[in-house]
Amino acid sequence: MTPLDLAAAIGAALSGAVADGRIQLDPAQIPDPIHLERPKDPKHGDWSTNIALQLAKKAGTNPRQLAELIAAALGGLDGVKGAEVAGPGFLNITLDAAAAGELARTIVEQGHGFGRNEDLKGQWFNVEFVSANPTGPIHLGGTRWAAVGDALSRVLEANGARVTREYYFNDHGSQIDHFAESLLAAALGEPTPENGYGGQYIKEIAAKVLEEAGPDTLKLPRDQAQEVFRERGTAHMFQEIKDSLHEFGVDFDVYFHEQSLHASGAVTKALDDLRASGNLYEKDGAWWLKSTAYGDDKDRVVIKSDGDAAYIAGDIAYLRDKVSRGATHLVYLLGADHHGYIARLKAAAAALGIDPDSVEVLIGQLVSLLRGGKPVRMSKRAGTVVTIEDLVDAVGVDAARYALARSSIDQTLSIDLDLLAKHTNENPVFYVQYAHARTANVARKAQAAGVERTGGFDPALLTDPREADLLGALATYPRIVRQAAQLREPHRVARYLEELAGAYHKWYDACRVVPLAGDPVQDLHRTRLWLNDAARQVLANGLDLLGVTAPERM
RNA sequence: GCCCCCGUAGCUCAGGGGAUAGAGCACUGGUUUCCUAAACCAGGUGUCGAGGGUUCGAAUCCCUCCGGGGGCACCA
Repeated sequence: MTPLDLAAAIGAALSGAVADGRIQLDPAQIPDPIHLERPKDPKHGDWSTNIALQLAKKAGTNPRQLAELIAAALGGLDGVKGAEVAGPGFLNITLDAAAAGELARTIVEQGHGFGRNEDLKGQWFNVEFVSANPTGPIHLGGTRWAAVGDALSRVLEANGARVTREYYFNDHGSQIDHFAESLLAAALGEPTPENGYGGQYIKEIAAKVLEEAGPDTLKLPRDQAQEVFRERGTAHMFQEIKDSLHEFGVDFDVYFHEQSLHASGAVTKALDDLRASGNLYEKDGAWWLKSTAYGDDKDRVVIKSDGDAAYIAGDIAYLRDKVSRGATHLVYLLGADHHGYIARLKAAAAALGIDPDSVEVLIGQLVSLLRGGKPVRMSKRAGTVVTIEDLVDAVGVDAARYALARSSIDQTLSIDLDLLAKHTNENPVFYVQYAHARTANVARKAQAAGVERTGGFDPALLTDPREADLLGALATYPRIVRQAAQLREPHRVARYLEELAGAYHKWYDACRVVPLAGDPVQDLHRTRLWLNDAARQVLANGLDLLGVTAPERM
């Protein structure tokens, strides 16, 4: 009897009561599935629901009566030990140990598939994240989106969605020109130009370009030399970014170059079509998108008066490109400094005839940096930028990804470098990983002691309160996977894992899998091994959704 | 002026209308002849920023205000 079975039974009880007229209710108002939760207080049973409180008014009855009606229907069910009405109309349900323990077998048998579902089958998510300008290494903020975006992608996939992870290189426009100027200046030993980029990496890339292209490059006319540095320099920067993301365990399916949209004529075509459909107009020598017609607070320039395409022109063509490749959901992870972008992006989609609701912009708050408890201003000029490599060097990939993915993106995140560099267990990732390593160790010891899963699985033996808690935590996992996808909040997986790890550690302390020396191996030990392995499976499944390794030993 | 996010324990943060608001860290004490002590057990702290409203019930939803952060380009 899983919580889902129980929810279905409650739903059936309500439908039955509607069918034979005991309550008056539109069947569509019965939620599916019925929401069940693990009560904090064990006195309130294994599972609890407030469904009677929610539906009583609509059903023209009072909550306690409605709860009693459901309780009566559940009472006779196989696996249900008791159903009690409490307080204003809560329904508290207690399961037989055997019925609850059956879950351990289910999890072990389903393995990697446990918790996964097909809710989003047929939906194709294009998830664009990081997309940092290729003018420098990825900084702390971009690293957060790398961790969160990849976790979100994994969560969506676990719900049956098809996902394309996408990185948009803004390799067109003035920022890249400044980048090229900066490289050339560095090669010539000149100071960093105004609006340019400084820092050691500029010198390194400039040196590489010079080595490849030869010293004669510097004798070329300035604009030609700059072109060499632009082309070769951005290529190096792309590679560095891809490499550092790969080191971080994030590999994009598509690295998209803005330049390609201009080169292929896609931008021109999109703008022509918008002009033809009456969505563009000319004013002050520039061309404007009538984005106010689609909810934006002002119209946007798409072709500047100097004839160059504005940034949004690329975005417009890019939206269309994503849709043409099959995506049904266009998800963007952007930093809070881009929030003004939502309205214009949706307006652009609408003008193109793309459903604006398919454009989902997730705005994440910025990462602030502390050192020894004091705020640090990150500044490229001052050389205090913290890059993805700096973070990985300081704490390792697992701790970095976990720390960045465990908070809601609505929350500004403070990272204290000194604290993380200490390698203490202040980072909860160790708590979760240690739980997994323990399960692996228990399995090894069990095997050595002759405890095997084959034969002797008797869930009725799982009577310790710690076993009920652990089973309850395990049973929650599929709902967390759903919720994380629906709300686009992968951090819920991390928080769940911390709870599960806690339940496992407590169980481990109270319930031995391996018999004490001299004691015989009994069915209790065999059955607990199933539970141990179930916990191991769910810890591994959850860590996988976060892109964090599940170590066998620590 | 307008828009977005936040305000919960000493710190970092969870809590998508429910029962006594939680975790980790930090602090104090305890637990190992036996599956990993990166663990477990015990000890305690909250005007959930403030004030109104909706509700049987609000940290959660709505409004106002206060405080902090981030935006509001013919930059990308």
